[in-house]
Amino acid sequence: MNSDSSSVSSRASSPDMDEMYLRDHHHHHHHHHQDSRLNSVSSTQGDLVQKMSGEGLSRSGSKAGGESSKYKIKKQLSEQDLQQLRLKINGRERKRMHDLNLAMDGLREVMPYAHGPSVRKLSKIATLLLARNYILMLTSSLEEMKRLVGEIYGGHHSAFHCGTVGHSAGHPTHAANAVHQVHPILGSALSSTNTSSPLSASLPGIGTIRPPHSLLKAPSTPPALQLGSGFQHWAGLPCPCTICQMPPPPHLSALTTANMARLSAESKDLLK
DNA sequence: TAGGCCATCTGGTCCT
DNA sequence: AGGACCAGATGGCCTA
Repeated sequence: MNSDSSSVSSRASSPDMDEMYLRDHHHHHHHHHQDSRLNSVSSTQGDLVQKMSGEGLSRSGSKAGGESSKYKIKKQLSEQDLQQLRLKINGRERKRMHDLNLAMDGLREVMPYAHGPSVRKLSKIATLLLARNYILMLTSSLEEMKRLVGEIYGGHHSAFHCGTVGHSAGHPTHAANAVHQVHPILGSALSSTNTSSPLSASLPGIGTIRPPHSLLKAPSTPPALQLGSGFQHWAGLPCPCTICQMPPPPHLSALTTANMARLSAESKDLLK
């Protein structure tokens, strides 16, 4: 279904390609498409000038003295200038999309998903859906852990502080780190079978579309989920840090294991 | 071959 | 004015 990472990366343009575009647009691999686009640009350059002014028609007709100097300047742009401008805009948009894709890659990297050359890359939509469900499941697990810990220790607070290892206060990834380091519930959930894992069940397509997913089998725990040296964060005591003490968002406070079924169903629908 | 996914171009809109 | 963001259109690549 999806291009593998090699084909994707081979298709993705590099900064060098940006320069290439600006130097000579005829080298574009979508040359047919590109040519037609350029033709349309050159055939409507007068329109482009007016459109880019945002009010071409009204401007030319509203001024008693004729065209404004601003409009004159734009109208005097040569075809080459316009084409240069178009290429510049295109290059920016390309760079923007590349940055977006880099961020998407970064998200893929931190997902509990089997990485490697033999594993097909998650599609963008699958990445986002998986990430969403992953976050929801982590949140749910975290709440469950806190609840259990609260039950066990009955509100007794300990001198333990979660800031000892792998925890910097205020760090945006704090919650995820904490769970990654120790979460037994999450660990069991992630290593459970396909049908029993809310997260894997939420993305039924992955197992069929792509090679076995790390979430869909009972493999060695993904590196990000292995118990680390920060176990003391969840040594069985309530974390006194502000983040852990912060009440969950209203829509997540009712997020129970039972509700995960609903989330899974939603993801199923989205992936159809 | 159809469908999914993707990269790119493009014009519009909003923001600084 | 220029840049960022967005959505639609288009066409290529890949897989079932």
